[in-house]
Amino acid sequence: MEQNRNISTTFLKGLSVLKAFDDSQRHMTIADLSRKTNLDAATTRRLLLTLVHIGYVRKTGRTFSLSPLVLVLAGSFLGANQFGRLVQPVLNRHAALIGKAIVLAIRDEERALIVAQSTLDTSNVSFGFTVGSRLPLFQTAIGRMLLACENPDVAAAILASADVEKHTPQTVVDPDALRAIVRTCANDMFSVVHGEFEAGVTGVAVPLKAEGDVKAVLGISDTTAFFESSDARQTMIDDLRRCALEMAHSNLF
Amino acid sequence: MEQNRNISTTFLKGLSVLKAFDDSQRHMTIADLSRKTNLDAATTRRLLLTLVHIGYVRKTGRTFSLSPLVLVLAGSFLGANQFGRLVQPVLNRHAALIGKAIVLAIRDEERALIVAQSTLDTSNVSFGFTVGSRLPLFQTAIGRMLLACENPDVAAAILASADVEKHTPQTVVDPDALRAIVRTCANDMFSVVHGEFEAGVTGVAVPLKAEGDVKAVLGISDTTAFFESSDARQTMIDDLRRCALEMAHSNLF
DNA sequence: ACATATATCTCGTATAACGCACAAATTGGG
DNA sequence: CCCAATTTGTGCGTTATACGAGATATATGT
Repeated sequence: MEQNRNISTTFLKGLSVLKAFDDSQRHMTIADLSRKTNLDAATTRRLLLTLVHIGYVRKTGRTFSLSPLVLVLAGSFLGANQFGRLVQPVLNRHAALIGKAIVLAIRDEERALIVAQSTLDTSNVSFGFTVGSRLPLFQTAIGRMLLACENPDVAAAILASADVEKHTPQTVVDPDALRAIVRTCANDMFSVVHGEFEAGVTGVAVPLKAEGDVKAVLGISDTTAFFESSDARQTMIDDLRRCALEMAHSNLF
Repeated sequence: MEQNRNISTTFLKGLSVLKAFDDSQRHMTIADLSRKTNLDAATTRRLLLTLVHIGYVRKTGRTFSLSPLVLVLAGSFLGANQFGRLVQPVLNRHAALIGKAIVLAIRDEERALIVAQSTLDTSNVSFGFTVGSRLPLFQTAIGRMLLACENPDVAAAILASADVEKHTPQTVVDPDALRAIVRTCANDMFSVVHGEFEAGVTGVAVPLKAEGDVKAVLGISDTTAFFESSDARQTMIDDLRRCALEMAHSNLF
């Protein structure tokens, strides 16, 4: 086993256990996690107990679940970057201007992860997507925009490995067609998807000009009816782009 | 070194490196982190490179900083628990009722970490504290309430080890006095602090009935003038308690 | 009740993490 | 510009530690 001496395999395994917790199941047994991480049960157990020991994971009976304490890891990032001061207000202000909830998402493996969201009582409460939601990459506007932001080869690899689920009758499942769509998104620098994830719901997304390696996008959704006129669509895209531009100055991403 | 065979020291060290990033410095060198974690520079370097390898940390030149990707760890928790559906709306609704921004905080070592916040355009934007902010435990209402929620011995240990900073002329620094105050908070099940962290600002906090081991509190702040009348104060406390009660049903904490 | 799956524990072994020590590189002050 | 001081990278021998197999105990389910 040729192994890079500069990388700690045990640490990697531990983090993979921590990341194995996701929305699919809140409570998992050692056996569950062992399967999910492809680690020996004994190893999984040791790493889990370690996580319990520092409080990131809690053990209730024979199942393990994430403790709210994991939020401190994110808190370090949010606090250090003054997320609440640099990102949230911008999101809120632009959301107020266009009267729609705006979400900020990054890619986590094969999902789009919403990491921030404008919160205004004015906007009729969004479409059930909130911070922490993991949306599919292929059937949503933000997902496709995220794909379009990646290196073509990376995007291709993801597209090749992932299984495309047919959420609605309109869902595009043909890999070639999807590839073409993503290419178009990359060219247009925006993405519009009509009811391929939830029927009757349209999403719009634009990329965030990123300095770093982590790509991020902004998105909104509303009924497909709302986006019918290409004028409305263009207005939304322009607004999102202004928001993105403003946010880029804080270059956190 | 007698070591628990069920706990992975390497994993612990790795996590301590990840947690060593906080708001004090965004960018840190190997030497910085090595000092902060009391680990050998070589070890620190290996663990850092591991973190870079999976993208949680980015290396720019000779300094390391957190990547937005760490948000996925929190995302797992938020998503799995439907935080956005169960917590945020409750927070927002009650904030609208009382016309003040409400924050939700947990304890992270010797700080109070704000993990959620109501966001309403109506409430004049809070006092600069946002999600990710780490406030001191001893000089803030939420901090003292968090201390009061802990086992007395835990609280005592924290109080003994921490250095109490005199932020304002009114800051209580005497350990005995602080101990007494925390005891009172524990009895009253609420905490009010007048201008001990920022002059002229008063904070109010109540505990969240927690099933689990992680304690959480709700808090609001406004000018000291606003809380002058004990009527106003009591109203706020009652409102916060209702919010806490409602939130307890989701028993995430 | 049995059969299957899961969890826990012990322990010998291999190896991966460790930290020293040296070299190379970078920094900062005069 | 140079020199001292600090920091970073690398090699390597040592040892502690993570590992997984196997045995036991516990739980689950039919």
